[in-house]
Formats: sequence, C-alpha cells, structure tokens
Amino acid sequence: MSMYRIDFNDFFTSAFSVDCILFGYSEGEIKALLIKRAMQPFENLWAIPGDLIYPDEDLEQAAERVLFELTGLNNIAMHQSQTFGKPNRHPQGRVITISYFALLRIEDFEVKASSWAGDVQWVSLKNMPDLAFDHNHILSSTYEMLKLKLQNEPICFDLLPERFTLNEFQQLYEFTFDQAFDKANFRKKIKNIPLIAHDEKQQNVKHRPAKLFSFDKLSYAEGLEQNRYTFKM
Amino acid sequence: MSMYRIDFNDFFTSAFSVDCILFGYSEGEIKALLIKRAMQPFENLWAIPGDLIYPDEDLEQAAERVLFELTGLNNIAMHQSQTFGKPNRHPQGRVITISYFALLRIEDFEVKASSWAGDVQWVSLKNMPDLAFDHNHILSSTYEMLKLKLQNEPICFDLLPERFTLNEFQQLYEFTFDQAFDKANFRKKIKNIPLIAHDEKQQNVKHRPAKLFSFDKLSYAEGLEQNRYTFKM
DNA sequence: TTAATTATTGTAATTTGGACAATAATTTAA
DNA sequence: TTAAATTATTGTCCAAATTACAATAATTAA
Repeated sequence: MSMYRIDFNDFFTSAFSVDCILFGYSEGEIKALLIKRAMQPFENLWAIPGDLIYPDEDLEQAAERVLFELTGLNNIAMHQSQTFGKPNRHPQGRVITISYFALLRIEDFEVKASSWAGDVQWVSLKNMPDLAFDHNHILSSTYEMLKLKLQNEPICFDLLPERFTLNEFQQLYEFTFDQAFDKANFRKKIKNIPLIAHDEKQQNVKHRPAKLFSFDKLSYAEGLEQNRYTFKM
Repeated sequence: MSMYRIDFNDFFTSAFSVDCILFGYSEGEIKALLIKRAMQPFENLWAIPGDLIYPDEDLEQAAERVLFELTGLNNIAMHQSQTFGKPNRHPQGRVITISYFALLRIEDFEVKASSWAGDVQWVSLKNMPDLAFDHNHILSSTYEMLKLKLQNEPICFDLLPERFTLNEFQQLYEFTFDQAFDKANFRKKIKNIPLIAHDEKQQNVKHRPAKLFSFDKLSYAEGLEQNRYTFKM
C-alpha cells in the first residue's frame, strides 16, 4: 500500500457532491445561475454551483447550504433531480454528484460571488455556453425534470412575482413549453387552480392595466386531498 | 492520524451503494423482489437487494450487476429513481444510496439466493412488512416514481406477458392507480398506443377467449418524433 | 340447444378544448 | 375632450373527447 494513500487523489476516490441548479425567470426567459470557476480543473469555465457534502450533512441540507452561500437565501425548497456518477466525469477522481434545483424570483435577491466562484451570472437556457465537467448534461436533464414537476406541482409560482398578471402566468408556460396558448382558453384551463384576485392592478403600463393575482396556497393545501390538481396545459 | 485508518468503520465513512427495486406483476398485484438479510445489521429482516458500487463502475452498471446476480437477467433497462443520504440511515456509517428500479415478468426467470441473501421472495406492495434500514421509505418513494413513469413511457409492457389481453392491460392500470375504468372507454383511450393484434386467443378459460395483443415497439419508435404518446388514463 | 359468461363494439349525452369574436378599461395623441 | 390605439377580459360556437350505458358476438358448460 502506498505511503501516499491520503493524498489529494485518494480523497477523490470516493467523494459526493451536490450541484445546485437555480432557475429564474426574467425578461420572458428561464435562466440558470452559473459561476465562473476560479480554480482548476476547468478554470475560467462556467459551471453549475456545487460543493462536496460534509460527512454529517444531509443531502438536502448540503444543497441548501450551497444556495445560501451563493444568494443568502434560505427556506427555499430544493428539489432533488438526478444523480450522475460516470467514473470519469471528474478528471481528478470519482465524484458522484446529486443534482438539486430550486426556482427563484431573480429580482428578490443579490447574488454574491463566493470564495470558490470568480463571477456569478444568470444565463439564459437558450444561450448556454460549454460548461465545466458534464454540467451541460446535468443542466439539460434537470431542466427536463423541472418541466415534469411544473406539470404536477404548483412550483411555477416560485418563479413568478408574488402578485402576477394572468398574462405573465401564461407567458411562463409558453416559454417553458415553447408553445403558444390562446388567452381565453388558457384562462379556462387554470380555473381549477386556486388564485386570489386582488383589487390592485398593474402599474406604469401604457395600456389597460391587468388585474393582479396570487397563488392561494392555503386553499390549495385544503383541496389537495379531494381534488386532483393538474398544471398541464 | 490513526494507524487504523483503513478499518471497517473508516471504509464506511463515505460509501455509495445502489438499491435495486424489482417490480413484478402477477395474480393482479404489483410485487417487489426482496431478500432476507443473512448478515448484520438487520439480520433476518427483509430488504431491497443492493450493493456497494465498485470504484470504476458506472451507477447503472452497478444496478445491472445486482440485478444479474439475483436473477441471471441482463439487458433489462434500469430506471434511476432517487438518492437517499440521511447521515444516520446506515448504522455503521455514512452510506449514500441511489435507488434504481426495473420492471420484470415474474414468470420469465428463477431468482437465485446469492451469497448476501438468505432468502428471496416476491412480496406484494399491499402487504409490506417492516424492512431493514430506510427501505420502506425507499420502496414507497420508488413506487411513486414508477407510477409517474408509467404515465409517460411505455414501460407497463415490461410487466405484462409478451402477449396479453386488453383486460390484463386494463387490470394493470386499475391496480396501479387504484381506480376502476369502463372497459369500452379504456379501449378508446389506448387507441393511440400501437398494439399488434394477433390471431391467437386466450387458452383454457371458461368463457369466450380474448384476443391476444402485443406492444408494437417498432411502430412506437417510428412515431415517437411526430406523435406525442401518452399513457395516462 | 340454451343459459351463463365474458369480449367487443356502438351510441347518445355531456363535458372539454380550440378558434375566434365582442366588449371593457386604460393610455396617448390629436 | 375626444378618438384612436392597445391590451384585458369575457362570451360563443363548433369540433373533439369523455362518460355512461346498451347492444351484440363468441365461447363454454350443462
């Protein structure tokens, strides 16, 4: 057995990490928060933020830590997506990574470049550069998972402002599923989703302002047992 | 640094494993293949078959190896489900486990008790005992994933005999989603799924025998681009 | 031959979905 | 002040899908 068993390479023979894909929605596009790597390997390439999992840390806890270090946000639900473990996916050894995603309102916070990230930026999914490691693959798989969950859980509201117009709601779906919907028909389809209609209206628009709505979490939770909600369009 | 760094406990400070849930369908019920543990911890308790992942092994490859050792089957698609990593889920240290599932025709093979399994048995999901580790939780989460995938991919045919009656097909759905369907309407709903109708009929039944069908994989693969198949009922 | 049983197909009523039109509310410019 | 422009919101008609239920066909067993 080598004297150097406990060297850098050995540490990496069996490591776990989480990769956290933060999806946001602004300017009619879904974007992911990426960091510019400040160290080797893949120095200066854009990558999904992630970190090794501490020995006594729960997986979800690790994902929430990465999110917090990057954005200062906590109490955000992280959704587990998939686990990636090809033996050579990390050039320095075996690292199995579990991808998590969260949905955020881009305007709600400031991102902070951390020790391990030289730069941080929201990047549109339609305009994605080559990323470090297998991160292009992880990102596209996780986006597919996002779309699946969007259709079965009310997570789309995490991407919208707390109060939104029905048009904004529709545009989010149109962008995500790359498909246009008829306004009147869209409103019929969502009539089973509990929304609160506010008296408040859109401000500073050059036309008739739309009424603002918000998602009625309580009513949704109550009806969860009886009704079978759907978010498919 | 301890001289005993490479002892048993240390090995377990960061291990990863796959757990393979094999789902089968017989006698109108969905069953999972479980093993009776032949060693501590949880000796003599029923558990999901699984194993540690070898250093140079791909995740899916590890899952297929476990399946092969247990059943002698290969070329069976394994579906990744979820990853479980609570720090104390394994009493002897940190083991993060990735659950995979496969769908099998119970009649198609003989299970073999392996070195690590004292006994092997198909157990109905409706009648599940307390399992080792957090395996009850893993099993129920994975069953939910199965149900989700059943609605989006033609995997239900992996559970049915190669040739099946439309009633058998319907009963599988009725059992899985715990819901009854009207026969005539069920047949209308599946009319977009490509099935081959054979001249062959059911044998040894005490009534009018039903026609046998099989899933038309080729036609499905061809139509995959154009049509958007659904397996929702 | 007939009753019993299940498979298979058909039909009419109801509900939902899609295309499109009509009306309402607001801003801006004449 | 008013009309044009713009977008929000609601309504309507027709086609398509869904549902409930009925009718017919094929087979076995007595």
